[in-house]
Amino acid sequence: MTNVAALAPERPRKRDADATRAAILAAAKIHFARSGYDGAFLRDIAADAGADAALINRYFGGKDGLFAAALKDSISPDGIYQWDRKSFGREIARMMANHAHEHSDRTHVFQFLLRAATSPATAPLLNEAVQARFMGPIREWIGGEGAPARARLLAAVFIGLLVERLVRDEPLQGEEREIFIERTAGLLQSLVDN
Amino acid sequence: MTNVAALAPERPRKRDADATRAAILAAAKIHFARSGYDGAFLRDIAADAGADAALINRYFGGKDGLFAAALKDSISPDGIYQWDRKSFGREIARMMANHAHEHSDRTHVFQFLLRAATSPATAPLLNEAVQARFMGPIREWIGGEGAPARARLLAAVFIGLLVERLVRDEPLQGEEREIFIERTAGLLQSLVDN
DNA sequence: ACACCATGTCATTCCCCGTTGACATCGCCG
DNA sequence: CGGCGATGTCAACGGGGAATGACATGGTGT
Repeated sequence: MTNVAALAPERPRKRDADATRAAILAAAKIHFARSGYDGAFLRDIAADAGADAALINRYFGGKDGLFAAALKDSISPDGIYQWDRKSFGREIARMMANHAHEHSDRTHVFQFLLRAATSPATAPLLNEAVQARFMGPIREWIGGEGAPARARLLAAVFIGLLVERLVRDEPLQGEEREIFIERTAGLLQSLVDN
Repeated sequence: MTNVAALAPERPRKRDADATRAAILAAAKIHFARSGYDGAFLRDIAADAGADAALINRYFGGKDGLFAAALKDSISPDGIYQWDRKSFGREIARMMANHAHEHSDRTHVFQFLLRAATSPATAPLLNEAVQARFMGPIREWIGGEGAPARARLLAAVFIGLLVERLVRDEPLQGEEREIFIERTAGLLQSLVDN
C-alpha cells in the first residue's frame, strides 16, 4: 500500500454515510490511479478511508461500482478548462519533463484515465464517460477548424506523454530535457493554436 | 478468452519440447498484448497453445518467467527499422485511423509494450529491456539533432495513438478521419524529418 | 427513555488462478 | 526389446481477494 495520504480521520468520524462514502471514493481514486483496477485492493482502499471493506459493497455495490463511481467523479468537466491557451504547450511539456514521482494533481485524472483505458476489465466503461465528459469539453476548448480530430490527437499525445513519463526511469536532464520540452511544447501548441 | 487464433495443432503435435515451448510463447504474446499481465490467464494461454498449463511452469518457471520471455521475444530489434523514412508519418497515421479491431501485426508489439508499461506489476521489467532494445534502435533510426529527445517524444506519441485507438469506440470516418490522418502524419513526420 | 433504522464491524465463504507433485506415456538409445 | 529420461496429463492445493450475512452500535425521533 505504501504510504497513501491518510484520509482516515485521527479520531474515527461520527457515523455519517455521506462522509465515509466520500472518503472511500477519494481513496479509491488514488488507488485506482496508482495501481489500476486489478492492482487496487478493496481492503487497502477501505483502510485508507478509515472504513471497512464491507461498506464498499453497501455503498457502491462492489468493486465495479466503485470504479465506475470513481471514474465518473474523476472526469467531472471542471478543471479541464483551466489551462492558459497561450502557455498551454509549454506548461504541459514542463510537467511531462518532470519525473514520474513528482506528480502534479492535475495529471492524476489522466493517470486514472490511462489506467482505466488500458485495463481490459474497465475499458468498456470508458467510452461513454470519456466521450461525453472529456472529449466534448476538450473539443470545445480547442475550437476552430477540425476540432474533433485535433482534440483526439491532443488527447492521444497527452496520454502518450503520460506513459512515457511512467516508464522513464531517470529524470530528464540537461540538454535532452531542454530539447524535449521545446519539441513537446511545439507539438502540443500547434494542436491548440490552429 | 474469445477466439484467439488457434495455435494448437489439429492433431496433437508429437512430443517436442521446443515446439510446445514456442507455441506457448506465441500464445502468451497474444494474450499479454490483448489483456495485460493480470488479465491473461495461464490456463487460457496453455489451451491456445494446445498444451497443459503445468508445462508453462516447467519451461518458463512461472508466469513471471513467461512474461519476461514474451517481452524479450517481442522486442527483438528487427522489425523496427522497416519503416520508410519518407512515408513514415502517413503510414502510421493511416494505421492508427483504422479501428482497433483491425490490428496490424506491426502494432502488436507496441500494444504489448503498452500493457506492460501500464501494469504496475510488470513496469519494472521494462526499463532495461525497452531502453536497450527499443529506444536505442529508434534513436539511431531517427538520427539527427537531439535524437534522444525526439525519439522519446516519437515513442510517446505512438503509444498515445495506440491508447486513443484502444478507447475509440466507433471507426473514424469522413472528414474527421481525413483531418486526423493529415495532422497525425504531419506530427509524426516532423519528428522524423528534423 | 425506548425503539428502530442507519451505520459500522467482524468472521466466514466462495471463487479464481497460479502452482505443485504424483502419475502416465512417448521415444530414443543401448 | 527393455529401460530410462524427457515430455505431457491430471487432480489437488493454497493464497489472495471480493463478496456476503450475521451481529453490534450509535443516533435520532417520538
